[in-house]
Amino acid sequence: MSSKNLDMLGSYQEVADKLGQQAGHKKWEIVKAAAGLFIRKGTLNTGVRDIAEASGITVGTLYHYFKSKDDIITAFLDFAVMGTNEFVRMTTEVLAKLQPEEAMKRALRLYMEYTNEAQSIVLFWHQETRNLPPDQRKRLMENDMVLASLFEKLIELGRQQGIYKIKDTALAAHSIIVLGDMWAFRRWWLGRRYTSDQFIEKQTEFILHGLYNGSI
Amino acid sequence: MSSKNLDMLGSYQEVADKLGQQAGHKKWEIVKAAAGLFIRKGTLNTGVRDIAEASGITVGTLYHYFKSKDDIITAFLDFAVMGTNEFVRMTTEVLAKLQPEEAMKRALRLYMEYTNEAQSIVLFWHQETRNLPPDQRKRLMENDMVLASLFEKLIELGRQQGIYKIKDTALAAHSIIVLGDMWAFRRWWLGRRYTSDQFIEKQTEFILHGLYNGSI
Amino acid sequence: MSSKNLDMLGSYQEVADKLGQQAGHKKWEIVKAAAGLFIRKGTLNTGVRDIAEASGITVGTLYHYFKSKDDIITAFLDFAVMGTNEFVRMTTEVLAKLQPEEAMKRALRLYMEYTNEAQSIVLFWHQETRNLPPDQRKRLMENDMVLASLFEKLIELGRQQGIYKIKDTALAAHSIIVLGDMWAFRRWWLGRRYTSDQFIEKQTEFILHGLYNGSI
Amino acid sequence: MSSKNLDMLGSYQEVADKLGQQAGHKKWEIVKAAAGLFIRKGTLNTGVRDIAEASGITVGTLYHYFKSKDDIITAFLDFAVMGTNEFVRMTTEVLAKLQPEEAMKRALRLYMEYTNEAQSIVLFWHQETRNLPPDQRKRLMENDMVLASLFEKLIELGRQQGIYKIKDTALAAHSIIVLGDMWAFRRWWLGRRYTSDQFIEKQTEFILHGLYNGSI
DNA sequence: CATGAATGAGACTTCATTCAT
DNA sequence: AATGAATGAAGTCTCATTCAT
Repeated sequence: MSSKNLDMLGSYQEVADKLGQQAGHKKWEIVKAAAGLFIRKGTLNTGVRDIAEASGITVGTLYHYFKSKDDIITAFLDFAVMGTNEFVRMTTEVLAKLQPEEAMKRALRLYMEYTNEAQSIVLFWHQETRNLPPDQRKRLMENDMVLASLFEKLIELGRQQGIYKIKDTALAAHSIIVLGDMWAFRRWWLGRRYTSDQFIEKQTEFILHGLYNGSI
Repeated sequence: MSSKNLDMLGSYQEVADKLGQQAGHKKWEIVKAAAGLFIRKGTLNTGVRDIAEASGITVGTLYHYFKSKDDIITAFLDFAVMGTNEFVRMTTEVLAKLQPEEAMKRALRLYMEYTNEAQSIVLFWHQETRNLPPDQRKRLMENDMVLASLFEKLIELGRQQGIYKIKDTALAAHSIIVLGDMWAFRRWWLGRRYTSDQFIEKQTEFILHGLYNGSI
Repeated sequence: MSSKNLDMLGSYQEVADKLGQQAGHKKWEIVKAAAGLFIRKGTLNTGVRDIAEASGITVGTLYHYFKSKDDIITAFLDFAVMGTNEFVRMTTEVLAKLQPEEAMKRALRLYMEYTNEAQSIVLFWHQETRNLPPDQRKRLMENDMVLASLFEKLIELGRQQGIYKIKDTALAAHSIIVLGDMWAFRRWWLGRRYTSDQFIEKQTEFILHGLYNGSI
Repeated sequence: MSSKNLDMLGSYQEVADKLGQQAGHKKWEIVKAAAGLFIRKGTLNTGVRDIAEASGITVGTLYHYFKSKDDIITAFLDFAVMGTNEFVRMTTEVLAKLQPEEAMKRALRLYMEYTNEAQSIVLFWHQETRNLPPDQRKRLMENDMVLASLFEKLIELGRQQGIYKIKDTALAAHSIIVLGDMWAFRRWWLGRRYTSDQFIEKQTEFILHGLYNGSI
């Protein structure tokens, strides 16, 4: 499970380098190790000692790269935010040329695939928000709003062309996100019954029908 | 907000007595106080000292009633589970006499009202599961399955009468739960835009249309 | 050496009770132990573990009584300040009935005796000021000004009666304090050559002659 | 303020070379940087990292020049001691040709000017002694005795010529030093009210009158 | 029943020092 | 010479739990 998350994070390697010049790689290693622990045990149950051990260094060294535990969490969140922004950017680009209906199907698939990869972030979002300092929490909320507005625009587009009857596009957008996210936070049940593809297909249909006819 | 949660818990007073003979009431007071803190700050950030203070007693006394902090959490979960069971029992009873479509509408409203009241439990479920020992975690999962099967049965009923086309009733049931729960865990956004009633109405419609037509 | 300091502190026992009702005594024990260490090794070189050990308790218990190391230092300073205030109050009272010259002699003796007893505080003042947070530092400075104004008033009195020619009474007052304090901070040399009484007598004479004739 | 101290140290450049052949200069730079920090924050609050940074090098390099933090402190003390010795040598030379009274006035002025420049050392002496290992502490004490004996000789001279009545020349010498040093360690109050010159003039008069008449 | 003092393991963090490059 | 990554001991503080009163 956690390996997947880390792979996903790994794909933003280029972005990782922004953490620092040469130090980037090592900081990255640490964040990856920390991410794995954060997801498995939560930030509160993960000690800096655990992170150091998982990174193959000692606590002293850890503090050579990060000046506090919060700093590590922040770095982890940086990737969450970067990841989402990247996802939105890429998705927007892809969808530009498609018809509304096709675009929505495509977006749903992309988002669920993203959710599949970025489970760690989704779970973090659902489970750790409360334990974060307010400014970090705000970052995550804003991050979520960026996602929501992506879907809202797509719905709005379809509605203008008379494809969807749904009126409250904002709420629908949020519902869509939640229905995608559940792949991450209900994995304990879904994972035993569906492949990722199956889930995507079924969920897409459920959502589309909700959109087609919802008249409120 | 949290007072509502506690009121909800309060309605299961009769069940509280099972905790002990005379001690029941006091234990109950403590659990109520603890619940409020758990929801606001999480179990990890809530100290036994906080709980004692919120209960108007001292740590020493607290340990007369509960033999550990985990014990308090367990007691809290007892109520979560009892609450859900009670909800399912009552709902089942109410729905018995209704037509499938009406029953579903009713069930959705009841569930969302329950979610509204029992936010604490929903949030706990979404956020704290990971911090619990495996056996406790399992209890919560089972609890969730009980809810899911309630909805699954309702869907199945409608499908047999040709009302719903949706095929995967289990997944649909889980989706419904998630769409209800989001009232609790996305309150930060929903709370500013919708009343509880508005949310219920809109969400019901979205769900029903998903069910009507979903053909997978 | 340090036993003397603590005895001196001990004489303000009654004041110690203000620290708390029943807890007062224990807090007092801890502050006494801490004071001994602070004087011998400085606040920075004194660990909370050292204080706990010297108090015959464990660190956990220490933090039951004080919420931080700074808190202990503050409590210690409380006594410094109380001690000085008490000294000023008592001295003022005693001097009220005396002629200026006699009053000054008396005040000098009292102050040096006080310095003798309260070495710990004098040393603390001279050596640790820099390591204290600004507000604490300010308290000590104000404390020192209280002492200075005591002497300044006495000088002023004598000057009005034509006994002293010295003009800058404020500077003279500060010089007097320093000449008394040196008994504490140059003890390493003075202690080997003078008894407390000898020092007081000699220093009094030196000071008085400075006052009689200083015309600037 | 601290720049002055360092300038003062800087004037003993020739002495610095004794530290090492080629390395002398660099070591000197480091000690100067360290001195500034020691004075401002104390030795305990100054990290080797701070020293390195203030010297424009890195920790690793620092340890090429000094084998420990204590080593740097020792080097700093070397300058304190050298400075005092230099001061005593120069002063003795200057005074040789003057009459006792004039010599004393001159010595007082020179000492206070020196104190003004070498605040760092004075403060160090008053505040950090305790944190030093015994042998270093002893060096500083001896240093102080050298100063004291300078003044003692001057007093003795005046006494022999019947100018001063004071009997305890040693104590008087120490008092003089303290009255000069207070310019450094009570700067927080004196600095706001007097210029260096004003202080020197007033203090000289106060001291002289103490010497003229003190009969003990 | 109730108290709150006492405990000690463990959390986060700092820092002087070493060493491979 | 110079670097800075690495170390680990030690420091301050928290907290669930126990126990004598």
